[in-house]
Amino acid sequence: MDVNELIKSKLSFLGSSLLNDIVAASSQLNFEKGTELLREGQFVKVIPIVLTGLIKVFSRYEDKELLLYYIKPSESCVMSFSASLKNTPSQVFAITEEDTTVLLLPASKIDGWVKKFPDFNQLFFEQYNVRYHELLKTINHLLFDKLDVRLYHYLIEKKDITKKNPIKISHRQIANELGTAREVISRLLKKLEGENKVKQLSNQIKIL
Amino acid sequence: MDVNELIKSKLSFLGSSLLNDIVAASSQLNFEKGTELLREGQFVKVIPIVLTGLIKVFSRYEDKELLLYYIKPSESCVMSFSASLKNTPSQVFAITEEDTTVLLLPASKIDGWVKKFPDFNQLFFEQYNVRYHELLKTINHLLFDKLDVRLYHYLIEKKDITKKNPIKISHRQIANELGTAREVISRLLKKLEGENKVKQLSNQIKIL
DNA sequence: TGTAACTGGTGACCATAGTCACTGCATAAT
DNA sequence: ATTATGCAGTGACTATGGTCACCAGTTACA
Repeated sequence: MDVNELIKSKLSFLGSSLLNDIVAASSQLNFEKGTELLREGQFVKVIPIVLTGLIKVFSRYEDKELLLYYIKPSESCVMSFSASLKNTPSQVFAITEEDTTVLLLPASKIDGWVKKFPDFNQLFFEQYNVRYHELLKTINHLLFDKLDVRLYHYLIEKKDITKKNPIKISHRQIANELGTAREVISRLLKKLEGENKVKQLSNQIKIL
Repeated sequence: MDVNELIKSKLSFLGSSLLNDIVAASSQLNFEKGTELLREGQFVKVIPIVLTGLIKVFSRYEDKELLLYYIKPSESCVMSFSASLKNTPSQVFAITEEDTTVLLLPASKIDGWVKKFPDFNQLFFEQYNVRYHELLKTINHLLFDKLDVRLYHYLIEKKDITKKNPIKISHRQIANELGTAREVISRLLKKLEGENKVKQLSNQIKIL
């Protein structure tokens, strides 16, 4: 598909007049799977909107990580709003989980667009809202759930978001994204297998 | 102080033209300390801005709670944005931590004000931003810190936010706000006392 | 073909924190 | 004055999950 077509189909909710402005002023970028897009402490001067692919956003402290959420096509990254609005450094990390195409809106233009197209704000509010709720959900899981439940939810979310059922992922990576240790994941996957909730194939995990 | 004076002094950053509109359309309400303002699942049709006092926002599951953040004077509650924007129910609880005066903006007027005064948006973005970062901070504490560290940070924040140093609070309430059990807090406070970080008086805790 | 690197599995051990049962103490209610 | 209620302190126990050490199978590659 032509890039502009892609943009317009993914972002049609913005209205064609604004879309034309955006397409004219913005650039598209492709990133391979596994590209680090954002480091903690980095400053951001663009606002990205994902066109295709998937971006993973996570927190990190020393060598412990925690998956915060995914940015899916036609979504954006609120960290970049806050970072570009207030010019404060990012507090999270972002990495492409699949090959990903991103539309980059120059932060400097946003103000004008918002004034010209007040509905453009809706996009940002919605994104903040989505992320705020995801963080709330994460907090509740962290606080109220045991690891086996968190692991199970994690796997189901992974299945839903990648649309693949036998999921190809190593115990080590799961451990990283849940902020725990590999051995613990091995143990708990055995437990879930015993409860007939998942089945482990070679290097793959099937959710039942 | 006259109420309108109070509003204008607390919200001067909004500009006098918008402020006059707001004062004309909004109502003020006083709540006693300990009033429950928002239940999980409740719908919200107003956007509150705190004028004086303090509101505590927390998450709850069964009988376990977790303090999420405080809403201080001239701040607002993003849950109410999202709830009134999308008309979705609240996912958190709110309670007044002190006697509190709140300015209630009717959600129905917001759209018009935003169009008329685009800078009004800044307020909302900033609030989202503040809360987003507080949630991130909470997540990091939950995941990366042991309870004694969380407790100590909690006490320091409490001190800063209430401006009182011997803090008057029961072990039980601390336990609730940190999502743990009273006995654990008793134990850890002893530990912090041993480390000369706090001192327990009768029903009060002094941060050293 | 042999070695290195990565994968998962497991038993032992430990630290953190959640639970239970009970104590003593102060304050409030009757 | 007596009782009830709420608060804090403590020892014993448990469960969850993090750590360590080590094994074995697979894949990559040199």
